[in-house]
Amino acid sequence: MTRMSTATKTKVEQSSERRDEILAIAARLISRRGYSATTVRDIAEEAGILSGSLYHHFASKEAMLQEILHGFMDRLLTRYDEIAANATDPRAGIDALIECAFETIDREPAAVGLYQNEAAFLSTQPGFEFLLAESTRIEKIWIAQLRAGQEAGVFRAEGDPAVTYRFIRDAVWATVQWYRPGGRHTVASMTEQFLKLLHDGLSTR
Amino acid sequence: MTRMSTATKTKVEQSSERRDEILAIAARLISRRGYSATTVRDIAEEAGILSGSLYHHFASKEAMLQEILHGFMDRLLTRYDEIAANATDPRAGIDALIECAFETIDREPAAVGLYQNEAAFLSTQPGFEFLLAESTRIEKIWIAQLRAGQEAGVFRAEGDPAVTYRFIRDAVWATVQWYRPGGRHTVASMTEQFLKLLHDGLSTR
Amino acid sequence: MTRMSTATKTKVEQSSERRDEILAIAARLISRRGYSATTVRDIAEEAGILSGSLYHHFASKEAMLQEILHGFMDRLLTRYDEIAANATDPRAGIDALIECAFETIDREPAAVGLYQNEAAFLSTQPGFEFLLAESTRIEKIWIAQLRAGQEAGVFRAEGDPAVTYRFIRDAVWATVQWYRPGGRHTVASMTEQFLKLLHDGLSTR
Amino acid sequence: MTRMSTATKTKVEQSSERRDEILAIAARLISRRGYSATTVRDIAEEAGILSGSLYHHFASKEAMLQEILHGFMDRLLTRYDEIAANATDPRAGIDALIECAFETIDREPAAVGLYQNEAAFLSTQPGFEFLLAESTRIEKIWIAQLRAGQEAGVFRAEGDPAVTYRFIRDAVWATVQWYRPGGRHTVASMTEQFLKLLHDGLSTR
DNA sequence: CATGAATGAGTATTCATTCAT
DNA sequence: CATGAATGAATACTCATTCAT
Repeated sequence: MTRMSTATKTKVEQSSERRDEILAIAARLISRRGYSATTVRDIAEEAGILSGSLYHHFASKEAMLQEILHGFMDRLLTRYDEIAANATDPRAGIDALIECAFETIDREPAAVGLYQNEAAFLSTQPGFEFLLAESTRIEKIWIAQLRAGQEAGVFRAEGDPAVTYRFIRDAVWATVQWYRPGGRHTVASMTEQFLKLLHDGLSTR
Repeated sequence: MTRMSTATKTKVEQSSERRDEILAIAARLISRRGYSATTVRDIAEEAGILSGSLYHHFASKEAMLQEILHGFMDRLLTRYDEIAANATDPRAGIDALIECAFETIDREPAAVGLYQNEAAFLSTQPGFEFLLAESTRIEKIWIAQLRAGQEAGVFRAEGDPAVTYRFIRDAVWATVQWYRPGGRHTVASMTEQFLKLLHDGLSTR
Repeated sequence: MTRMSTATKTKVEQSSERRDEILAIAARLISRRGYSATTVRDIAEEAGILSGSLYHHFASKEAMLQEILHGFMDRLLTRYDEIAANATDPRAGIDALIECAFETIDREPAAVGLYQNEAAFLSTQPGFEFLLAESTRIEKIWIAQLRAGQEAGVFRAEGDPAVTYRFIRDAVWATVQWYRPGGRHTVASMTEQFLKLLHDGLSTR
Repeated sequence: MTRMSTATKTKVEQSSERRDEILAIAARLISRRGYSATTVRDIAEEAGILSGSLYHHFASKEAMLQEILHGFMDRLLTRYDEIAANATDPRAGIDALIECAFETIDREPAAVGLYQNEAAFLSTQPGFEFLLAESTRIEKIWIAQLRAGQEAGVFRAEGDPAVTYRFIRDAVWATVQWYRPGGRHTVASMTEQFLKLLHDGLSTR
C-alpha cells in the first residue's frame, strides 16, 4: 500500500457529482474483485475516461478507498447513534440496529461488501486507523444494548455480549454476499426472519 | 502446519513435505493480505527460498491457490459427509456440523480465512468451478438436516431453511476473523455459546 | 524507416508515427537476432523509452510481430496483384515479380529478413494463420505466370512449376542476407543478373 | 549468449552414443523453433531425462550448438574437398556439389535447417568464428569451379561468380524447409530439376 | 477536465545452470 | 549417470502515477 502524497490532499474535500459517480463505480468494482485486483484503469474505463484523468478528481487510488470507507462508516455511525439515542428499550434498540444494517445492505451493498472484504487487513495499515476507531464505537453501541437487555432480564444472561454481538454482526453483514435487492427477499423479510431466529431460537421447546 | 488428509493424497501432483509446508505458508499469507496482495516473493521469502524456486513445486501462483482451496473443501466435505451419515437426529446433526466448523476454524484458520475472503469472487473464475460445486453439496447437507428438524417438529417451521443455513454458516465461519486459538475462547466454549444462542434464542420468554 | 501503405492503414489499431517508428525498430532488431532473442527492452531502448512504455502502443511483443508481418505481406500482395493484373505476357510477368521482390528487399530489408527467419515456424502458431493464407495466395500468383509461360511455349515444359517457383523465391529472398543497399550491387544489377541466370541458364550451348 | 566455462571443456571430446542421440534431438528441436526458443528442458524431456542431467554430457546449451554446427560443417567441407579434388571438369564439379548439397539435406535436415536459421547471427558471436572461416572455405570451392567453367567457356561469362554462387546456394539449401524425404520428391528428382533449370534456364530459345 | 505518452517500480514466470544426494 | 531442489538473472508484462498539451 503506497503512501499518500500530502501535496494533493486538498482535493479530497471538493465534492461533486462526478466524484460521487466515480466513487460509486470504484466501490462496486472493489467490492467484487477486491482492492488489489481492481485497477485504476478498470475504474476509469467504467467511468468512461482514461486512467490518468482520475487523478484530476482523486489524489490516489488509496484516497478513493479511504473516502469510500470513511463515508460509509460515518453514515452508519450517524444512524446507529440516532437509534441508540431514541431506543425506548433494549429489544427495540437491537431490532432497530439490525433493521438498519439490512437497510444499509440494501442501500449501499458495494460499500458493505468492500468493507467486509478489506477492513480486517486495512485497519492495520497507516491511513486507515479510523476503521478501528469507528468500528470500536459501533461495537460499544451494540454491546450497550445487549448488556442493558441482560440487566433488564429480557435477554438471556449466559452469553458474553461481545461474542453475541459478533455472531449477530457477521450473520447480518454477510448477507450482502447473497442478498439481491429485487429478488426473492426484501429488507423487511430478511429482517423479520433474522429477528425471529435471533430472539426465539431455532428449536421449539 | 496442516497436513493433507490421506483422502485427498491421490492428487495428480504428488504431495511432498516441502510442498505442504509451502502451501501452509501461502495459505497463511493469502488469508491475511488477500490473494492479489500476496506476492510469490512474499511466499518464497517466508519459505526461505527465491521466488523462482517456487515453480519447481507449483505450476503457478494460481495453482497453489487451487490446491489450498481444493484440499480444504475436500477435507471439509469428507467430515460433513461422515457427520450426516452418522447423525442420530437433526438436532444432533446440526450441532455436530457446527462443532465441526469451529474445529476446522481452530485447526486450519488460514484456509478458512482464505476461503471466506476469496471464494465469492473466485467461484466465477475459470479453474475454480469446484468451489461452487462443493459449496452446493455442503449446503445440501446442512439444509437436509434443517428440513428434517422442521419436519420432526424440533426446529421451528417458519424460517426458510436456506436462509437459516446462511445465517448460521456466516456467523460461524466469520469467527475465524477474531477467534484466536489459545486465547480467551476455546472451540468448546465457542461451540457452546453459539449453540445456546442458536437453539434457545437471545430473548427470554 | 518504412511507412505503412495506405492500403493497410484501415487496421483496428490506428497507426501513428510513433507506432510506425517503433515497429520499424522492432523489425530491424528481430530480423537480426530473431524474435525470441530480441527482448522488448532491446526494442524500447532503441526507441528511447522504457520497456513498459511499449505497452502503451502495443498489446504485446507478439502483437508487434503480427503487425509487422501482416503489414509486410499485405503490401507485397497488393503489389503482386497489381503486377499480375497488368502483365502483358508471362515472361514480363515473372520478370516484374522478381524485380518487385528485389525492390522490396531494398525498401524494407528488415521485414523481409524477419519473414524469412520466422515465418516457417510462426505459420504453425495461433494468431499467425494469415501467414499461410497469404503465402498461398502469393504462390498462386507466381505459379499462374509460370504455367502460362509453359503453355505459351516461352518457358520450358519439363519442370514442376511449384518447385521452380520455390527455387526462384528462395534464391531471390535470401539475397536480403547479403545484399546491402548502397554497396556494390543495386536493385537493377541484382535483378538483371538474376534474370539472366534464370532465363538463359548458367551453361553456354 | 553466455560464455562457455573453460573448466568443463574437456567433456566436449568424449563422444558416445548417448551424446549423439541428444545432439540429434537438440538439432531437430532447434531447427524447428530456433535456438533461443528451444529450452534445455525441451531437449532433456525429449531425451527422457531431466534438464540438469544434460550437463553431465555437455558443458552448456551453447556447447551443444557449437558441436552440432562444427560437426555439420566439418562433414560438409570434407565432402566438398573430395568433390573438388576429383572433379574432372567444372560442369561435373558444380553438379556434384549440388547433388552433395541435396544429399546432405536428405541425410541431416535438422543440421541444415539449424544452420540456415542461426548461422547468420551466430557467426558474429564469440565462440562461433569457425562458422565464418568454414563458410568462406566452402565459398572458395564453389567459386573456383564457377570461375574455371567461365574460363573454359562452358559457363556464361557475364555473371559475377560470387553472386551466382549465392543464388545457387540459397535456392538449394532453402529446399530443406519444404522438401520432405519420403514425399513426392527424391534427392535425385530434386537434383535433376534444379540442374536442368540452372544450366538451361527457364526460357526456351 | 481530459488526453496520451511516458515513468519506474513491481509482478509472475522462465530458464540455463549448479550441486548434494 | 541421473535426480530434484535450488539459484540468480532475465523475461514479458502491469500498474499507479505524472505531466505537457
